[in-house]
Parts: sequence; structure tokens; C-alpha cells
Amino acid sequence: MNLPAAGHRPVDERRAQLLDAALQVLREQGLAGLTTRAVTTRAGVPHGIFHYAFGSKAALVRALIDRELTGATAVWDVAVATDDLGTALRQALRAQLDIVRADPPRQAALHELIRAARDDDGVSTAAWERGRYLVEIERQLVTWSQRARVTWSAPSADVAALVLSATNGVIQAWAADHDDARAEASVDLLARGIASLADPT
Amino acid sequence: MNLPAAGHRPVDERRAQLLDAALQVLREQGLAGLTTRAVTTRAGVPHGIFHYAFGSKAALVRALIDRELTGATAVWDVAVATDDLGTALRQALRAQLDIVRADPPRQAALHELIRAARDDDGVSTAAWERGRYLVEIERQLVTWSQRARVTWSAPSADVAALVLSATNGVIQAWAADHDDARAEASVDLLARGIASLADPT
DNA sequence: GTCTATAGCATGATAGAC
DNA sequence: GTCTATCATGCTATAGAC
Repeated sequence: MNLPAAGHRPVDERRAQLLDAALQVLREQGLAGLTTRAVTTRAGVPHGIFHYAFGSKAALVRALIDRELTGATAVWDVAVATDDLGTALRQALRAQLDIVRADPPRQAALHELIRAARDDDGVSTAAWERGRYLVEIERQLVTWSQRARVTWSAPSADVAALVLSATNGVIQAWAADHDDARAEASVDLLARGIASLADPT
Repeated sequence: MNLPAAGHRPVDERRAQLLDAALQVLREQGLAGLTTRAVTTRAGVPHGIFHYAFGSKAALVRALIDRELTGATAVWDVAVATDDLGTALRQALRAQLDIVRADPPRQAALHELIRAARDDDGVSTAAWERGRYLVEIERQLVTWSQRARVTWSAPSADVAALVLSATNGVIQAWAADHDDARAEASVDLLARGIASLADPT
């Protein structure tokens, strides 16, 4: 394997090491614990490496967001094996919940990162990420409604916005109390409520 | 008024000054900027006052959470002037949204505080707060359903959990993108979706 | 009981050695 | 091109003066 890995490695390799270590630190210590020293200690490299590799702590955070958010919207590309709209919604929402339940610290870490991060222009990363999800969700909603031969009684973009917001709310509630039964009940009711916004063709 | 306010004031007055200043700092600089020095500078008192008044920074944070969260659930005690369930829900949800829109930095500040804070026992403050809201919301849901002469097709506690989670999701979406039209559309659709979970008596 | 002066440490960053 | 030794600053906290 790559166990040696010590002394005078190329800078790209150092960057990767530090990004890996930063994500670990973030999972375990939260944003407040994400210091340049914690990252280098975790990576097992001298502290000075940090500023040689990234120049500043802010640059590391930007790079981490880029790496972890690339392709993240793919989680909404859910395979759904049904022609019933309510069932499709329920399966998709539950899939979102399951992803978070499979690795809660990762979810908490990324949430904290994104919430605190601002673009160079002051545009919040959260808003940018949100826009990308909306496109994906709206496409799924249209697909399912066509397969179920129904039409949305409101603009599909508005329904998508509600699906995204409500799903995030349910996920964050679970993150707060870790109450599986309640989260699943919320998902089921939410799927029913959203499905009721569609009319037969 | 109390403009003088300088030199050798009782400790309770100092505590109040520092709590006020801490909330301001949190609104403007976020949790990362909430340092003991920022607080005392903002309050216009010498730095040493801080540890005399609170003993530690953690104690200040706990006191701030206590002060700001006391009575916070009252926001769900909404006066609703209608016998129609869907309309009642829509009015109540919109009231929640309006509260946040009236003072976004305060919402952001409290959210950051609560999310990062853990009880002495490690119990998350977010979970504790959530439980208190659920009681209040469930009571409202029962009141409205009785007035509208309908019954919930799921346990009212489950409906309340969904209402709380989804509302938080919509509010956080607005906090991210500040898109009024979309937030209002989400509120309207959410009210319709929730109302569809009730059956005529 | 109230406040000041200072300690002791962790932080992000850099100049320059290899 | 890669890394080490060191810096200046800002942090929480305390010992003891008034």
C-alpha cells in the first residue's frame, strides 16, 4: 500500500492528506475544533505544511466544500419501482433519511461547514447548493407525475421547493433527537401530503 | 435615563449588560466572533468584568440560551380567525415566517447558538427545545381540527412533528435564499398538504 | 463586593533553511 | 519544490489590588 508516505511528498498529495484529515476533525470536533494545527496533527504532518499547501485556512475550507459537494445532488437520483405517486415520494424521502442515518457525523459536519461558509461575493453557499438540488428534485417530480398519470395542482418548481425544504426539516429534526419512529412517521405523512397536491389527468 | 452607568455597578447589572452585548455580537459576527473580549468591548466594560460576572464563557452561553429561549414557544400561540382548517394552518405558518423575516439576524444567531450548544449531560439543546414546541403545536392542531369539525387521519403528535419539521425547513430555506415568493408558495402548499391529512367527522 | 493587571496558552501566518 | 523554526496576535482565565 502507500504506508511509507513520509518526507518530501508532492504538494497535491499533501493537499489530499490535509483534506481527508480536515473532514475527520470536523466530524469529531465540529467547526470550532477545525484549527490548522488539529488538521496537520491528524494528518501526521508538520504544521508548516498547512500554509505551504493551502496558503490560508479559508482556502482549505473552500477546497473541502468543493470536494464534498461535487455530485452531492445525485442523492436525489433515486431509483423508484412503482407507478403510484404517493409510494414513489415515500420511497424517495425515506432514501434521503437513510443516507443521513447511515453517517450522522458526516451530515452534521457538512451542514456546519455550508452554513458558515460564504462565497467570495458574499453569496451564501447554502443558497447555491439549494438551487442545484431544486433542479434535480423538480425533474424527479415531473417524471413521477407522468408515470402516475397525474398533474401537479401547483407549479412543479413550487412543489419541488416544498419537498426540499420539508425534507431538510425532517432530516434536521432527526439529527436533533435521533427519534427513528417519529422521523419515519413524518416522512410517511409528508409523502401523503405532497401526493395530495396532484390531480388525476 | 441610565446613561451614567459607569464604575462599580452591582454584578446583576453587569450580567445583563454582557448578555445584551453578547446577543449583538452574535448577530453581527456569528458564533466564531463571540469572544469574551468582543462582548466586553461591545458592552463598554473592562475585559476582566467578564470572568467576574460569569466565571467562564460557557456560563455566558448557557445564560444567553436560557434568557432568549424562555417563552419562545409562545410564537405558536397564534390567534387564528377562521373555522377552515386549511386557512388556519396557512395563517399560523405564515405568522412563523413573518417572525423570522422581521429580524433575520436574530434567527440566525439563535439557530447557531442552539445548534452548537450541548447540555451538561450532553443532551442537545435543539432536542429539548423541539420537545417544548411539539406540545404547543399539537394543542393548536387539536383546537383547529375541533373547530373545523374534522379529525386527523394520523396521530396528532405525528402531524405536529411534521408541522414543526416542515416549518423549520421552510424557514431555513428562506434564511438561505431570502426568496419571499418561494417561501410563501411553500407555506401555502404546506398548509394544503397538512390539511389534506384531516377527514370530515 | 467590584475591578485591574497579568499570566499562560493556542491560534493563523511567514521568512528563510534545505 | 518542500519543509522548519519562529513570530505576532488574540484567546480564556486568574491572582490579587482597591
